[in-house]
Amino acid sequence: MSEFQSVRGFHDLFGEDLKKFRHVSNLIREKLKLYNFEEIVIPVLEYLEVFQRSIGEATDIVQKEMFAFQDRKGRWIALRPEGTAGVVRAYVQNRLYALKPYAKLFYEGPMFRHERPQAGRYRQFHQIGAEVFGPLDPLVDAEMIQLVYEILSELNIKATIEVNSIGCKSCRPAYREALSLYLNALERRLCEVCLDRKGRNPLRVLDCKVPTCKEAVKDAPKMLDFLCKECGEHHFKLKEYLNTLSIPYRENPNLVRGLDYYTKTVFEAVSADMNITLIAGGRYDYLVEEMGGPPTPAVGFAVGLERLSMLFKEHVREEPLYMVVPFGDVLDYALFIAKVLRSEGKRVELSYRRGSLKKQLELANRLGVRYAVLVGEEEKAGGFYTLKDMETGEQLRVEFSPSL
RNA sequence: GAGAGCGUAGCUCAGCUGGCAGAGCAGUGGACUGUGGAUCCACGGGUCGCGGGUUCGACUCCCGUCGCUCUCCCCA
Repeated sequence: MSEFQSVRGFHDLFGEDLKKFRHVSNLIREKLKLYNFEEIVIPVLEYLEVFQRSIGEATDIVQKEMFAFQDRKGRWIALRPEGTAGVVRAYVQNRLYALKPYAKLFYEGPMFRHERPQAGRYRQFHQIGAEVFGPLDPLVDAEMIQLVYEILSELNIKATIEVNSIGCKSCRPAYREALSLYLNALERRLCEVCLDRKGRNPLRVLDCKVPTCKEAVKDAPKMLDFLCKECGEHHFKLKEYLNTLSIPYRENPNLVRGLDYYTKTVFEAVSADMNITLIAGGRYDYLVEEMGGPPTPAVGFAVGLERLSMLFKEHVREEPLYMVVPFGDVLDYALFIAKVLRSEGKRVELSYRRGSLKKQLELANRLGVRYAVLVGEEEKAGGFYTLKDMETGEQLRVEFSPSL
């Protein structure tokens, strides 16, 4: 073991893993551009209040998972545990609502949560997130879910999309009340954590994984039965749109998110192979206003890049690699050939090893070279190079104009 | 926050009820200075995670510690 080690939960990303990561990231970014999202780059650090206000003081993320510390003037700063809070802060601070009738933004970058690392979970991990500010139309919710669906299909990752509505300011209180009553009645059957959650945020009891809780909650009142007219219609139309788009989804009345800002639509894409959420999001119609902006409904989602990369099993194809193999006193000519090939847009490695052609071809093989460009005395004298296809073994004499 | 497993060569791992530290792959060199991918030969490489204890003797047993992995919780 080396003397110095990266911080627990913080990993180096390179090689094949990185190739996959970039592939996944690029695919999502391209997809977002097709839907006309514009990128926003926001800081990794925010004042702690930004997260406390938006994510919610009582949430696990804020209570125990943040990397927070004081700066030299004693102000509390935190590494962002998610992206929405910062985007909303930026949206309000820069008055982006004044630029266009609505805004579609996406971000990408590292997030930090002080959790116990495990498969697909790191203390520094990466998300791409998308947010739409302005429209209240369920069409937008549907499009967000469509995006999620297309991302997963194109990466060939099997997942179930779950959808629910958790209501709004006018209908959720009544439901909360009803749920509390119900939970109080069966207190003894709940796990310890849920007994605690029951008072603070009874909705979270619904997605507790403890079997007895699951059982206890089976006949609990459903939010869907309490939705006000507006929320009910919103939810109904969303499902209609999803059907129109032929997007398979599962309605999960117990789907609740761990962040406080959600309203109406919430959704999650859960891996079919592992018990982890890959992409999650929902509507948050009050958050912009709570952060000091004008009343602005919004929807968003976030993609866990490591999680998707981990489940992405296909081989990432690369540009074929050329290696210029000089042998004999021809280094000047080899440099020249490499320059020519690169000017043609090819990915070129100039062999850094001297020695027999045999040795060099061995090296080329080890480096995964697709085409060896053989350059010897003959080639130099004749003004050509010999192109060897390392897969088929075929060789080709290539002349080129000496105009360069 | 709760629980389990694992730390031996660059990598994957073997090493029994304590007794000289091992293999495969990778690396380097070589009959071969114009032809590679599983031909052959040789070579290098180790604080057995770290600290303590038991013992004549510890990679092996015990305690502690650090790290990694995994499960639950939570979450992307």
